[in-house]
Amino acid sequence: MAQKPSIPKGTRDFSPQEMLRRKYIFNTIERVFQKYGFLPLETPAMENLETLTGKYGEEGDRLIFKILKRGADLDRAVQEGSKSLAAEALRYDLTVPFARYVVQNQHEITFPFKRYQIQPVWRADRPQKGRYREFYQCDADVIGSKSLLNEVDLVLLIVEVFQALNLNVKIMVNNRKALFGFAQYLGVEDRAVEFITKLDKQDKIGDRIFDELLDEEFPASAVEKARMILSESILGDYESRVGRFDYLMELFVQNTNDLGREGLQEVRFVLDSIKPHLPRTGPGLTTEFNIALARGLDYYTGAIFEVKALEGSLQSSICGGGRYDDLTGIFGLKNMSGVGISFGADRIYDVLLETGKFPAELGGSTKLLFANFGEAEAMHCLRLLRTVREAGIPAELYPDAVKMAKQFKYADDKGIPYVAIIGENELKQGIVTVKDMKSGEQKAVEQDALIDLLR
RNA sequence: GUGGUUGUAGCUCAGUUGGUUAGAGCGCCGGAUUGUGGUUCCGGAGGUCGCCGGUUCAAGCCCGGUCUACCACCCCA
Repeated sequence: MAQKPSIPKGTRDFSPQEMLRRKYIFNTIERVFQKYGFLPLETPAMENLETLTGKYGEEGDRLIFKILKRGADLDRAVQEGSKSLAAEALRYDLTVPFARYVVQNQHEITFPFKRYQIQPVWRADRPQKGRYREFYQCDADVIGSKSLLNEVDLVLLIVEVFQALNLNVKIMVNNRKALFGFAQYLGVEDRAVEFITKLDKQDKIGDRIFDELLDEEFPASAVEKARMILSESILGDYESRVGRFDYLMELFVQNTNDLGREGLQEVRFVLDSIKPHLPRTGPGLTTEFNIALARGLDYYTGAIFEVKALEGSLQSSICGGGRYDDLTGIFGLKNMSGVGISFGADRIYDVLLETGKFPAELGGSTKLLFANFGEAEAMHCLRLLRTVREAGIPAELYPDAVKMAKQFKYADDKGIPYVAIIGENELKQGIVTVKDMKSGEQKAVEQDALIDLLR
C-alpha cells in the first residue's frame, strides 16, 4: 500500500521559486561576509555528542538532536541499561563546532581568524511561526582578538546586510559585563544568569518581570531597586528607557562597580565608533543600547547583539551574536577570545516575503526559449542555441514539438523573457522571430542579429 | 518538555440539530485558436472530509487517541 508522503515536523521542502529567493538572501549575506574579509568554512552536520552537550545551558541540551547508536553498539547500550544511547548529534549551532575546529587546527590557523559559515542547524524544538527544527544560520566570527574594533566591524556588517536586503531593522547592543555588574549592584550576583534571563523578557512582558522575579524569590529589596531603574511605568516609553545609559554609568561609578562600568564603556565605544559610518540613505535603521537585552546562550561574556525587524509581524530576532571569552577553553585552548554574529536566513525569508521586499526579477536563469516546431527546425535551433549560450545568455530549446500554446505557457510559467520562433517560414528566409513575453511584441530579425537583440 | 487551537479538491474556504450522490472561487487539463502565454468564453478531471479507533440504524459533523500546522509557556535564528 502506498504511504502518504510527508516530511518530519518542523522541516520544509523548498520549491525552485523559494530557492531563488533563499539564494538571494544567502548570496547577499555571503557577499558582505567576503567584503569584510571573512573566509568560508564548513563543518560536518554531526558532531560527537560530548562536543555539544553543556555548551548551551540546560535548556539547550534538551533541544539537541541526538543520533541513535546503531548495530552492536546500540544492543550493548540497551543491554547495559546505559543512558547513552547516542554518541553523536546534529549540530545545534555553528559557533561551538567552529570553536572545536579552531582548537583542533590551532597550529595551522593564522590569528585573528575570520571565518564565515552558512549551513543548516537542527533543534528539537516545538515548531511555531518562525521556529523550525531545521534552519540555516549564516555566521561570521572573529577569534583570537580581543579588540572592540571587531565588534564595531560586525555591527557595520549587520547594517550593510540589511541595507542590501532593504529591510528596516533595530540593532540592539548590550554587554554581559554591564549585566553582571547590574546583578552585582543589586546583590543577586549568585543568581546572575537567572536574573539576566528574566530581564531579557521585559521586551515581551514588560513590568511583569518584577512580579516573576519576586515569585522566584529574589530579595524584595533587589527587585525594588531594579524596578526603580528599569520599570516602564516609572520610566515611560521604550525610548526613554534605553536612555538609561548615563544613569546606569553614574550608578556604577558611584558604587565603584568596575565590571558594570567596563561593560558600559565597551557599549559606548561600539556605538560611538559606528555612528559616523552609518548610512544616511536607505532603509530605516536604529542602533541602540538596551540594558534589558540578555540573550540566552551561556557562553557570552562581553558584547551582545540582537536584531529585530521593524516591519512584518515576526517579533523574534533575525540576527544575534556576541563575544565569548572562553568558548575554546573547554576544548583545551585558553585565552582565545572571539566575537561573532549569526543571521537567521529562514526568518529573514519570512519577513521579506510578508513585507514584499524580494526583488521582482528573481526569475529563473533562462533568458531565451527556442520554440520547437519539429525535428528539422529543432536541429537548426540547436546550432543557434549553442551560439547564444556561448555568448553567455542562458537559453533552452523546448524538448517536444507540441502546440505553441503549451510552449508559450511554459515560457510564461518559468518567467522566460524571450521566445525565439523558427518555423517553416523563418527557416526558409533564414530569420528568427523573437517575442518579448512582457510587452507581447515580436519582431523578425536576421539570425546573426539575435544575440545583439537580447543584450 | 507543559497547556491549548486546528485539519474538507493543488490553494483559500463553505458544508444547517448527525440523514441519501460533500460544494464554491482560484488553479489544473481540454476546446474556441493545426504558429502565440498572460485577458475572454465553453467544457472536464480532481476528495479514503489528516490518520486510527469508538458511539450510532446512520458520522465531514459526536467521543478517544495520534500526526501536522499554529498559539501561549520554555527557549531561540
